[in-house]
Amino acid sequence: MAETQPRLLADDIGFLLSRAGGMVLGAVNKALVPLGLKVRSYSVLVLACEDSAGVNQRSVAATMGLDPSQIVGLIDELEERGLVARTPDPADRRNRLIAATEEGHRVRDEAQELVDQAHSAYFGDLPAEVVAQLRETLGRIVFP
Amino acid sequence: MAETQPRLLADDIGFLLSRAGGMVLGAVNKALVPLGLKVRSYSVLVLACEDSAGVNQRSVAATMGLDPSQIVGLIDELEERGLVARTPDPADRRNRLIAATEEGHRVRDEAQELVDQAHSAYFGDLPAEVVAQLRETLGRIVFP
DNA sequence: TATTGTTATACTCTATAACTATA
DNA sequence: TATAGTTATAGAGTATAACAATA
Repeated sequence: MAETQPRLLADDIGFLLSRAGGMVLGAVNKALVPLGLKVRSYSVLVLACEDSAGVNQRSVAATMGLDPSQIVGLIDELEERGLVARTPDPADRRNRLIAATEEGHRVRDEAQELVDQAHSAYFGDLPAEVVAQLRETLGRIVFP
Repeated sequence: MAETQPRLLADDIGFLLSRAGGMVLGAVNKALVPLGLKVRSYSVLVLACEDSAGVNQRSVAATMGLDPSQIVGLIDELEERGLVARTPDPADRRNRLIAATEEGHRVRDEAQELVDQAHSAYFGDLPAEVVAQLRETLGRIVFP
């Protein structure tokens, strides 16, 4: 029951997780500045690239853990830049399918390089198997 | 070089880390509502409990990754509730040492129980060694 | 001159509710 | 009536600069 005794903040796994998440988020945001993207808009772009038929905004919001209302502005911005397109879903006209344009795919590839560079500052010194284990554990937490 | 090829957002370790951090942060914030605390104020309280001589606000800010100006309000609140006290540092009167009161220690103990309960929803299903490995890896990222 | 704590302010992000169009 | 997308808005959090007191 070590967890129920007084514990240093530096040993608190929730603190460590939030702090590490915030550090990486901030670093990736900085890395994406040259492309005029942030983690949020980059994430939407990546999801739009994953399905050529397009994803609806509700599922984007769910994956990112945001309210659907927050997705609207992100897509507006990407659409104005010609990186994604909203197309009405013929099967259900309430849906609007978000798909990446060719330019969107190009920008996404560039962005991922910048993201990977930023990641390497945090994960680059860790053994590959430790990073793999970290990814797997986080995956189980985020998508149980 | 798998990291430089198109990758699903769900496999992006930075995304997973930020997302998991946000999830746990939100859950712990909710868990602390009954005590009138948030993760931020709880973290300050924990740090104030760690050193009976008191910690200065600069080091609190550094540990939490915040600007010192953001610490002021957190401590104001804890001080008004009688959970911590600001005492001038005799050795350097620019410093104000933040130490927890007896009541502060009591509240901290209660709070940690709530925090641990919230954590168990995310980490409770993982094998103990996986959690230990996660804590160690995150520690290396946060405090390199 | 440099550092600690503080205040002020502008900016971004977040949460919530309400509206429209479709089903 | 229920759902997808949208708009509006108030509140919380963030970043930055400036200031007084002390070193």
